Amino acid sequence: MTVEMDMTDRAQRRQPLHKGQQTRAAILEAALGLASQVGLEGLSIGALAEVMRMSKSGVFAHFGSREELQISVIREYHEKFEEEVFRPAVREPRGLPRLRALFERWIKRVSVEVDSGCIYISGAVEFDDRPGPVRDALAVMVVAWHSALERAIQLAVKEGHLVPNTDATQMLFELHGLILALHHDARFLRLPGALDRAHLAFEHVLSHYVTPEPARASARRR
Amino acid sequence: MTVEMDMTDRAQRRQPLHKGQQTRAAILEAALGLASQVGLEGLSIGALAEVMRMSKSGVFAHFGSREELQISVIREYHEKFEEEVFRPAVREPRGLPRLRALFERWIKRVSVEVDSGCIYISGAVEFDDRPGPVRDALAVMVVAWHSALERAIQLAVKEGHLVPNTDATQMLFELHGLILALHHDARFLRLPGALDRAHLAFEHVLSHYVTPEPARASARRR
DNA sequence: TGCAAAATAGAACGATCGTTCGATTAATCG
DNA sequence: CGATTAATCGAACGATCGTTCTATTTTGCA
Repeated sequence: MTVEMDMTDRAQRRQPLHKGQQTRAAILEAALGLASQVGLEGLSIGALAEVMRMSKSGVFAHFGSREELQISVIREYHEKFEEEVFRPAVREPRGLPRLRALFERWIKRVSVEVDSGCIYISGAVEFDDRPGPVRDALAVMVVAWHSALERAIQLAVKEGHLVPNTDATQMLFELHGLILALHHDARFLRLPGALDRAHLAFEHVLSHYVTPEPARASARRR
Repeated sequence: MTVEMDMTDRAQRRQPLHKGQQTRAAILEAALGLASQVGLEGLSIGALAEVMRMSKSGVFAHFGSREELQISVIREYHEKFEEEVFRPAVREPRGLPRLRALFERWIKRVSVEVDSGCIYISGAVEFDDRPGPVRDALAVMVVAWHSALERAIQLAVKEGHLVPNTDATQMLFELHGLILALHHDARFLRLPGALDRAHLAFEHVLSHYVTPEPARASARRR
């Protein structure tokens, strides 16, 4: 089987680049899809091996423990999330446009994507009463994403797009709630209008914080 | 919000009222607390038997299957939820006061109560990709609760407390989101300020829909 | 090409799961 | 009280779980 590994991978990991690395990546991909359906707790090595058409021990050897597998899945999801929602949105001009892009992509990711089932959301519920390394890893990723959003909000304040006394944490709380409600209505209740409701709710939240058009002209440019 | 049991229960099962009924209730109580921690999927008969200091088969006999146990737990939670948040709030005068009471109690229930861990929320995540009778039972309870809230909103419109063109479903979506965000921040991230944020967010959502004070005087009283 | 190392397979382990069954204890009622 | 029925137990089942071990195959490099 012809296998061209990409340059970046070859560069960051030192020499070895043994074949295992790429089957590990394939396993992780499958694990991500599987965890999206049955949750991180429902993810089993046996089922994963069956999907990969490998032996349990073959899969197991790549991670050393189930916990490590779960944590690897979380990290994998984080990278995908970063690449698909954060990085494209951050190319938008800072302020309101970037904030809009951020949430537009977040909304899409949570509701419509095929492989969806947000691990941040399901994981938060699964591990809210279960201390340990998995919960810790999950929490780290979630607060990293939240602080990225908070920074985007603060940037929009600095740009004069949002009122100066905006409480970024509070605004994030309200926007996050809308994502969770979307996830609930679209994925659990399967309500068809959920996506539109999320968009409308986003505008409602925004209207609490945006500076009125006349005032925005006189806002200081950084 | 319907599903009144109690009388009906005693009526449909003929006379017996044997002792089993009350240990069954005790088991259900324990199961509810256990499921609040580990989720409906994490709930196991073995663990439940250990808590009850009974044999597995002794516990099992009361339900006949794990699925039936899970469904019973859902119904039990529903009754408790109805009794602790819905019924007291519905004694408030209809309109804004009742709506406030409804959410005040909901917020408390989700964040601070000792045995908490809302089964509606965790269950929705656990079963969003898992069809079957458990998911169905859960969905029935959730939409029952949501429509009760929606009716309360519509009543507030009729009372003139909310603007006539209020989209009750949309407003519920936004209020529900705030509950979910509270659950996330308080239970998973353990953020101390989450409760205050929820209250503030509630006021923000409300401000989109309340009729301004001067206009309210001329609103028709039913 | 040949050899060392890495990757995978296969079998087995103890544990726990839901469930079944027959025996035994406890509760109900005539 | 005695008889009947309900409630509970204890053991066992097959399945699946994560994990460990030892072969065996596959790969990468000299």
